[in-house]
Amino acid sequence: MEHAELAALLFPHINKKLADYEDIYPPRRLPAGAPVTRLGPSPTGFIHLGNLYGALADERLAHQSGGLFLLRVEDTDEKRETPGAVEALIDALAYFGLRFDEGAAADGERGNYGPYRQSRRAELYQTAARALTERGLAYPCFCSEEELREIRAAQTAAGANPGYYGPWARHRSLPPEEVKRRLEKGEPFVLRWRAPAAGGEITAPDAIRGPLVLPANDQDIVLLKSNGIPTYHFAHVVDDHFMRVTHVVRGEEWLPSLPVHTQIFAALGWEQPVYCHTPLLLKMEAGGKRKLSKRKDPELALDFYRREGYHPLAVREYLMTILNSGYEEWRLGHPDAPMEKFPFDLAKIGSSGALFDLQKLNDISKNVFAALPPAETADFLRRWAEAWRPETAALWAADREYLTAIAAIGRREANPRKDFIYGAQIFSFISFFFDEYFTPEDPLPANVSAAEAWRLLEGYLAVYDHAADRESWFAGVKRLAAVSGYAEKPKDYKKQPESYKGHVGDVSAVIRLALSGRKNSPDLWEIQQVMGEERVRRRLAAAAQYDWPL
RNA sequence: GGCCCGUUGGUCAAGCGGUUAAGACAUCGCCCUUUCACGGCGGGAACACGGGUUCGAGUCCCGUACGGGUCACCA
Repeated sequence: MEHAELAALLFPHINKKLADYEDIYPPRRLPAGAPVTRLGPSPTGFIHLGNLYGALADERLAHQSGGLFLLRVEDTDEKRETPGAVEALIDALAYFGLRFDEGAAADGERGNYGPYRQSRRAELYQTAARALTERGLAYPCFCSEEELREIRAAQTAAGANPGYYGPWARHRSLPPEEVKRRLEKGEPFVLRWRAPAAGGEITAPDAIRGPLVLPANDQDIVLLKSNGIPTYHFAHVVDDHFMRVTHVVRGEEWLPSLPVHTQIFAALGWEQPVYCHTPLLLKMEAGGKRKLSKRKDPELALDFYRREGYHPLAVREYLMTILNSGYEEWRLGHPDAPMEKFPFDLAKIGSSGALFDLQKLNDISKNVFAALPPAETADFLRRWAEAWRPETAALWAADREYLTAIAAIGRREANPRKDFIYGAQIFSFISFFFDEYFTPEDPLPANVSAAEAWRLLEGYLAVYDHAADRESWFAGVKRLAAVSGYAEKPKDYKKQPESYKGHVGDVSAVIRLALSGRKNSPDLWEIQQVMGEERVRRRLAAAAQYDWPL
């Protein structure tokens, strides 16, 4: 048998049969209809927001129905791999709350369908490759890069489609003797798929887009690279079969190669998984046009959200709103329910690309922090600072109670403040609470001179009662305003501006400036309570020396 | 260029042949108010275009335009 001979020549070291692997990786014992999904990132050191987007769908799909979610590292391209990328990948996915049941992990691997790094599954792929070769469905190709370029040039000149196919596939029918000769010379080769002649179409079900009808593939795509490691196409088919994956969630950039995958699945007699081709995440470009996502956009890297200090929940929540229409409405009706309670539905994934909207993320982020218990917010901020603002970490970590109290300001009532968005923003928002970062930033009101400000503060200091409740404290401020020539109510001032120097708002503005350095801040009384009497008095007194900003 | 996917307000989106075409974010105005924030009320703002099918089309079909993807020993 000619093909068998060739297969033996190409893969002399392979002695398992493909059928053996059916026993090694038996069908999973899961409840009927329980999905098995997988995330297959390649460790390039760059983790795309889209990775998380798809992973969220995988995760929900599996865990919502008693299925299983696994992590498979697709490291078949050693050129693109960067050191430590696998660890960084696992770490980042964990940070954003992805729970894998099986696969690559920080401490090795978990599960019986491994190894979970494609670089360690060479024997399996080659066994499958040998099986295809034995049946004449794959053949070695010795074309060099140079030759491939020639073919391409000729195709361009002839107005033909580029690629290795049909009559352009030079090594498709190399005489056996020549194959043998080249092999003996040690010539490197890739293993190519022997595609059927052009024509016809394939159909594949897609859980997001409905049935797809695409032209059948006629390209002799590469199955195994010259180093014996498979290309994505081949690894996908072999792995998703033997890992018993039922649903493949991937970006729509894979749509054009679906016919290739369908052919190989069919040739091996394996059942195809259900495909879920998600829309691409897009990005707004300067001219108001749409533009594809690129490495140029910082917000595309998952790292960006970590570095800026977005809460992982906020990022997941946001991605969920663009992943499944109806999520936002559901959230409105269930403000406190965990995301896992939402009935995730593949059919509710839109098929058009979504522009990433940072403002929307920010809004969601505010709500997440508004709902988070202050102690958790404080801990989150501390951890963030340790990782990304080490120079400030000690300060934040020094007094957990203080940070918690700061995080609680305005957040105990029914309508909590929503002004915490992400770590970096929160840091500058609350920095004035710490003496090390306090500095007068804003000028006095236009109608208040520095001397007048000090007179007011002196008066305030004299009557300040730290134990007073909010009501009586503010009554005191009003009294101070009145005796200093300011209207107790802004409305009075508006009615007869000539009778007053200003109104109570000006007086509180001066106090606010002395305490926070800013003209805007959360509630003054709360700030004072959190800062403590000593710090309050110290700041008020220090204001005598201020060189107020103009 | 070939093949493929897509197209409802500025953005995300409901909508499945008959709706005053939801909702959210953003934006603008008003109210609340010692600042900010929160909250409340209200406004502006959309079915890419052209042909069909139909009593009737955002919804179905065909073209066109536009946007995107893909044509590697990358995934």
